[in-house]
Amino acid sequence: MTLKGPARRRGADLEDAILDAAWEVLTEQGHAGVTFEAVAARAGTSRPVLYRRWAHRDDLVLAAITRFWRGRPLTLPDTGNLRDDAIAFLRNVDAGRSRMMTVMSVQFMDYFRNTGTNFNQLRDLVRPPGEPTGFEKIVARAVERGELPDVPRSPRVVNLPFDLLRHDMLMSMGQVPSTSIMEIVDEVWLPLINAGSNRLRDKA
Amino acid sequence: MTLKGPARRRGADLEDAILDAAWEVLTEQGHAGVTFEAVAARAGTSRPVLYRRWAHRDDLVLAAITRFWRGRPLTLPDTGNLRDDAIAFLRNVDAGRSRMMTVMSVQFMDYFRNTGTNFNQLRDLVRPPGEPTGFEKIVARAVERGELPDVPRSPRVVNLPFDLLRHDMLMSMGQVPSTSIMEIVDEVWLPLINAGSNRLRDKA
DNA sequence: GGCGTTAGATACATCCGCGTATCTTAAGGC
DNA sequence: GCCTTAAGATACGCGGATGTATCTAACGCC
Repeated sequence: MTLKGPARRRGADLEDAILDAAWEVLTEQGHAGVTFEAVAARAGTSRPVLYRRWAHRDDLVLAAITRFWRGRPLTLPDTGNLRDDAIAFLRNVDAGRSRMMTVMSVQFMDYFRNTGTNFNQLRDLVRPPGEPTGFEKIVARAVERGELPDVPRSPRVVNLPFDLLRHDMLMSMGQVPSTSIMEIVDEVWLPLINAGSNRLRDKA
Repeated sequence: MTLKGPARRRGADLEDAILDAAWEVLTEQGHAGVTFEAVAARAGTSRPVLYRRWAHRDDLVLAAITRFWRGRPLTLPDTGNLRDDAIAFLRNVDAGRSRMMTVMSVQFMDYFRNTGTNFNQLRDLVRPPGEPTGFEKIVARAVERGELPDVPRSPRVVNLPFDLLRHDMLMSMGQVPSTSIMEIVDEVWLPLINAGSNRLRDKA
């Protein structure tokens, strides 16, 4: 009568399955929905199995976020021109991080309130300060190609597309339409970065 | 023996007191903390009084948000020139809304998820759609003064400073330094809006 | 000043998640 | 193939919130 063919999971297999379940619940139900009860049910296991690994609910949530984050590094395609580099990178960010952004803002609220820190500081923790950002690399490549003049640029201007995309993701609680990405690049960033170049060229 | 001096509240008085209590609980405990139980206790009344007014918890939350929002209209000073208009308005927004923005962004994610809405939709609910935004008014005034040419402009470009300020408020979980407001206006918005004007003037 | 309205105080059954304890049974190393 | 380990299924009491049902007493209007 053992038709069930149990195939009982153990160790890392089980843990990954639980964290995947937790991530699903987190994105579908929100932070409040991530109960030991719900995650255990979704993972097809029972609460004591979770309690043996994570003492508090937020430990479980943090583990799920970390696993997801590590599993999806952002890629920065090299298309050969500035505009396509920017659009492709923004699309990658949008596809890979939009759910994450909304989730993170929920998850870290208590952490922020308790420690007095904020998103900026958390981001600086995760990303070592020496490393250039995606758009800093994109601009550097454009300068190397001769597509942009080699002049100093304000970090705010260079990273503007990323900030605007992040803003739109937060405001819409999810992925951003492709038209918004185009607007950001074509209506805002390229005119701005070309205006800066022109102004400096005019001086020369 | 009626030493309590009850002064029992009714109607709008009571309702305002409840909504104030709900707002306090919302900012202190987050969306999950806004239970009928907690709000009734904070307002010094009892749950049935709340149930007589709002059937669902999110109705109560929305009412509290709306009340707070309406109670603090943004003022738009008229300084006589574009740059100072922009900076003064951003400072007003920063001072009047930064607390609310952080609360909304983070505390309300669960609300958004529950109601299937997002920040954009909530803003449209609270703000009547026909009315021009602050920066639309600022630009219109600059056009009237002859400071900017009367050309069509992308809403994204016009409202860019507001979006960037909102983004910075969200990322810093609070008020934004004055230098950031200057950057937004001087490094991003004015060059961009002048570049657009110049480009169109060049054609003429 | 009487009366309809409604605030405020219970009481209640119910549901849900928590955290722990206990027991079985499958998995996997030796 | 034995034996340690841990998965998985209960079960239990607890606490907190829900939604409703009464009942009283204060308010305010005519």
